Amino acid sequence: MSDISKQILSDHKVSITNPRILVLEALLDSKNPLTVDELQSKLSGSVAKSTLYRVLNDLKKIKILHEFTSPDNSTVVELLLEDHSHHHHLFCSDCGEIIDVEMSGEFENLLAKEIKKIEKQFNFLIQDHRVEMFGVCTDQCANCK
Amino acid sequence: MSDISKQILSDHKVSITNPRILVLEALLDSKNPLTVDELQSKLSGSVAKSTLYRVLNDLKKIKILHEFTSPDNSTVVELLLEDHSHHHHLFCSDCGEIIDVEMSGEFENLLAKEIKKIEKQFNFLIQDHRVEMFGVCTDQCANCK
DNA sequence: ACAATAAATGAGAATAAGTCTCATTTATTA
DNA sequence: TAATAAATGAGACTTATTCTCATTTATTGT
Repeated sequence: MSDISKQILSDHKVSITNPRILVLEALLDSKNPLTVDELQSKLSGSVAKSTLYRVLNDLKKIKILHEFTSPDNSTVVELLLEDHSHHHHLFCSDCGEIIDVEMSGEFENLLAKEIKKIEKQFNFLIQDHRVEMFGVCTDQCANCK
Repeated sequence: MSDISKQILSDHKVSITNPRILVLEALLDSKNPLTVDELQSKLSGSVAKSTLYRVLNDLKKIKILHEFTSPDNSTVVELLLEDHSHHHHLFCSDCGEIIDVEMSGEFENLLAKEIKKIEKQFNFLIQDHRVEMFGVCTDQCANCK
């Protein structure tokens, strides 16, 4: 009960198991998104490979995990919790770091308008969007080790 | 000489070979981005798998091919020619279609400003960006077969 | 708290996208 | 047109992800 991970699982009506708790803890422990490799390292063998992928799929099903692909084709995952608001991503091609970025309300509003136009133009219902930015962090970058 | 594909290759100083011509023709033939699978089908065995991937890498090296990953994790490629201006992508989760979308100048300007702020905030040099939109096309969608 | 039942797990086999190797073919150039 | 370097095809190899199945664990109703 004391545990956030357990709470998350019970909130979403999925059974509370050790692998799920361990994966959630590893994800909760990291401020920024993680590649599956990084996640596997953090878990250091405590969860079988097949189980790790199954748990990630479980978390996707209950809509609290977002999965995407980095520019170097690694699979990246990040938890989407209530307190984690709408954001976008910044990728460093030097150190591989992936950083969560919030854009201004002004920007999101204009994008929303733009999306309405596009919906009409292409007869689409647009449900989600994503802005990705690519570059390199400078020497002083706080995110580089 | 009559061929656009040959012209593209010679413009970029890479040798003119049959597989390269065939791959370029298949890409030129399609208005929207193609998955590697779709591309392979279009080529219907005329180019070996290993050669196809090599040619795609060649085209990436001379910066006329853009590669990205669709929401269902397929690898998608599209030619980036001079007449093909800066654009973004719209993904249909029903039919899998990927559509090129141009956003307004107003939007791109605001995004550029936003990006300058982010560069300062994170000590980054941002070289590129991408907007992806996800949704479903309606019955009348001209892009659905 | 406990037994019955359903669900989840681990280990490793299977699959598939992409890369690599190497002998042969093709393009370039002088 | 011959010599040389580059590109190709075929299939072996690698590696991320999924699948299978026997075993373990969580849930639930009593």
